[in-house]
Amino acid sequence: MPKPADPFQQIKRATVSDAIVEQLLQLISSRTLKPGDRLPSERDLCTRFGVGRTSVREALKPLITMGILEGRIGRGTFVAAETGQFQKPLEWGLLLDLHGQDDLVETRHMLETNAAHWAALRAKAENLAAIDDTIQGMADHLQQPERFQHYDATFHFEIARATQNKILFRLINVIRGQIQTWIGERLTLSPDRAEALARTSLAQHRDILAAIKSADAPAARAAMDHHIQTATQDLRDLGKTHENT
Amino acid sequence: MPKPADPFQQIKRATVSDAIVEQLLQLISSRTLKPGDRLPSERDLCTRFGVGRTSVREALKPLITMGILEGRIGRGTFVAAETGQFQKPLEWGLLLDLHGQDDLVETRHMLETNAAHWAALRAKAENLAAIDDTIQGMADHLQQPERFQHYDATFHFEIARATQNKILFRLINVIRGQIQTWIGERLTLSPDRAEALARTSLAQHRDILAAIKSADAPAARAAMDHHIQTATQDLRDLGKTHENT
DNA sequence: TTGGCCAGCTGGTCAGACCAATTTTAAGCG
DNA sequence: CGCTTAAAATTGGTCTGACCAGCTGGCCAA
Repeated sequence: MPKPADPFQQIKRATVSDAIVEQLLQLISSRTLKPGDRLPSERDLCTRFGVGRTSVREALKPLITMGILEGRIGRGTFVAAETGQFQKPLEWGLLLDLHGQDDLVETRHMLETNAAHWAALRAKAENLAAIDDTIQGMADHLQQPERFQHYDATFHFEIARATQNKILFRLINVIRGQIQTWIGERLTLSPDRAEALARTSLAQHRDILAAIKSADAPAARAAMDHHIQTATQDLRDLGKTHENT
Repeated sequence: MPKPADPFQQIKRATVSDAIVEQLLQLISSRTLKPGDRLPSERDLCTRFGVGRTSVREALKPLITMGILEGRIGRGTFVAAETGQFQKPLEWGLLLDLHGQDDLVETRHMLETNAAHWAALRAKAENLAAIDDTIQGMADHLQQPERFQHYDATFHFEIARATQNKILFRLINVIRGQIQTWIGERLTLSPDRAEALARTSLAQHRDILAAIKSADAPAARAAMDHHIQTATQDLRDLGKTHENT
């Protein structure tokens, strides 16, 4: 890292497309463009910015790739919903330095236990209600792995939200998005054992929620720790069982 | 989240540029293209892929934006070094939901304390040597804030690397990159107190390294916790002092 | 009313041209 | 021959105009 603090500023060779990106980001961050809104057509933007369509498209492309915008042929370009943003960057990062799931699982464990901690300290009534709903959903679909898995994911999603820390929320979402595929694969390998695992999982989720409701941060952290440890182990065992068949 | 597990698969509309992106990523992850390598010119890629230049450029653009590739006029497109990748996505994420530094500082605290924990358990000799160097650098430049800050950053950088967890390493880097600007601002506000802060900081860094060297994970975590807590508080105080002037 | 057709939007792709940096080559001079 | 310097070639960045592929909405006929 030979970067001995040189006093020379980096020359900013203003690229047209980058300038457009900057403007668009500012419009979105200032809520002038809200999620779901439709942008002017590319050809309109050309005249408004006074640039060629190439530049407009090269500005939109990265935003689309990262999930901030969404292009739909025949309809227009839209500001994407906040959920599931920035999946691609992380996805690519994982692909580039491939050491897969171990680092991922470990990082997830770290993020989620801390999330439980802060959720216990900061969860608002609406957060608790949302988490309650997901638990109800899990209880109602113990025998439908796909649905159960969906409510399971939402449970952790809502806990992350309850931390009121948007950065942590975003990190947890991208990490979990990556890990989700793996979870699905393992569960469908042994559908017969899915319900038993679901029951265990549900009980642990209830423990976590109880700790959060009583604002007991260490208990919440411990409950989440226990949950993720056993869940991860169970999923790994499922894989091994299947391999030996 | 009304997504009741419908059996209908999402239609995957293959975009030409996305297909190119996939190929390029695979080439990079398989080390066929190593950092520093030069890609064929855009016009070459057109003929090789059998597509128009527009598609090639729209494939390259997101990769360039994320810092995976680097385009230099008149020279070509190169695979970027791994350091400092994926800065833009996080940068934009922060800009989009702007709730500034509190979430950032909190998340950094969480990531770095855990990094200290794992570094204590997993640091190799080369990691320890690298960290030693940064401490030496700090000691040699107590009165040169910019240089000191550089070695300070590298210290945390090397600790993150010592965790052997690439995901955590990446997360810490992007978060710290964001927080760096703020640190610089605060320090230059009161240059007279910078050296005193530097001495305190250096002592704490030595404590952290000692704990890591003795493989005492809890101690390393505690030392890092103490360091970040006081450092953050000091920087905040600097800001307040300046405001009251 | 209903179904299908068609014109007109949109984003996605292509081709060719020009501009601005940079490198490479070649000319010119000592 | 060696050095400087100017021209040519190469490359990424931008513009233009065109065409394709989905979507929308209205018109018309059954």
